[in-house]
Amino acid sequence: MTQSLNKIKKDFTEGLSQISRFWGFPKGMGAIFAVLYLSPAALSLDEIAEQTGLTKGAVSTEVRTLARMGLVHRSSKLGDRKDYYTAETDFYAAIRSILQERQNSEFDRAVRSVKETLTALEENWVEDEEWNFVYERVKALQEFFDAIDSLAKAVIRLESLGLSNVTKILSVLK
Amino acid sequence: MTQSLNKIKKDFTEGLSQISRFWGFPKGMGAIFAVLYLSPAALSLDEIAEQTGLTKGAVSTEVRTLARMGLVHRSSKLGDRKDYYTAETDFYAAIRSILQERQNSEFDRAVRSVKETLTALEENWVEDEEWNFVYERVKALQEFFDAIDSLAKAVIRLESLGLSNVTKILSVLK
DNA sequence: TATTTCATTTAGTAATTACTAAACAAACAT
DNA sequence: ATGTTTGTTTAGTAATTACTAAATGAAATA
Repeated sequence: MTQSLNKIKKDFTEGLSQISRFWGFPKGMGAIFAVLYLSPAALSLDEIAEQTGLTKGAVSTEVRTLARMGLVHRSSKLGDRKDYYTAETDFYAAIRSILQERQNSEFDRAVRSVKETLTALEENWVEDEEWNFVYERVKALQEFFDAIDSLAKAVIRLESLGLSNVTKILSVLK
Repeated sequence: MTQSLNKIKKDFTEGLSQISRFWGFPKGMGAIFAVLYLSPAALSLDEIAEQTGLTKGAVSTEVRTLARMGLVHRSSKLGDRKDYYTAETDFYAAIRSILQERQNSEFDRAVRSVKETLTALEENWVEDEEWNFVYERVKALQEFFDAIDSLAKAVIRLESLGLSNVTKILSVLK
């Protein structure tokens, strides 16, 4: 069975779309990244729109959030007022970038609310079995989030979470 | 400012709901977990429904997927035909469980499709600059997924991703 | 200044996802 | 059996999210 390169590219794009959806991102986002990732040349908004089947408007907004995540980069050629986009190929860099993005996100706000619960509890202390129970539980959760947080921060600090680092981690976890 | 324990619990539940949403889960799921997590006693479906404001039907289905993820546990008291649910308090165990769940998930299917793209490319080899380019890129992505995968598998194998392991990892990444 | 060429925003629609209410099924008690 | 008490499924609705088409804005050129 022989397939054209275009068909293969399309399947690949499909696959990335699903992965994108799985992580809670719009599937269009995965498609955009896939198209850029497989393109040797930087692409303009319209080219991306054409190749993904999305509207220019949709591509405009989604490519922006991709850029914020560090998964694509915007560039411009002189004497040409279109913007051009390329895919980040260093995925480890992308992960760091995403983690960083999440620092100031809705997620962090929510995590902070757990800490607030904790102080609210302390300010309303009562000698009470239920109080104790709730306090211990909330505290445990907060500590867990802290552990996650320091892990994330450590990853952010790495210049490269290259294969070498991954294998290092694996050996520790052995 | 003094607040009742109930108000505090409610705020906490709210917070977990948002975290749940952030990770792409229904917010009701976070609420259910929160209620169970703060309850000293195991709760029945109806009790959960009442405390979260959801319907019994909704709780029934969501609590089931929570159980599949290992975040809650179902138990039953003899002489009582209700089911009772408790929250998993070992979050590291829960993480492992979730990772395991994901192994056979939609995500894995999608990741496999990347591998398939690769073999499709190999079966359709042409001496061609574009072919080469696409091949290299897809291969790089596939290797990245493999790295992630082995990390996940390593975590699954751990009996406990306790603080000690986390600090170990942190020291390696230093 | 008017025109062209692009990107962004907006207002509305389509598609998806979370949820409800009610029917159903299973297990038990009488 | 018959009625109760529970959990599950289903069919439909509400809410959310992804997207489109068209208007707007901005920057450059003529």
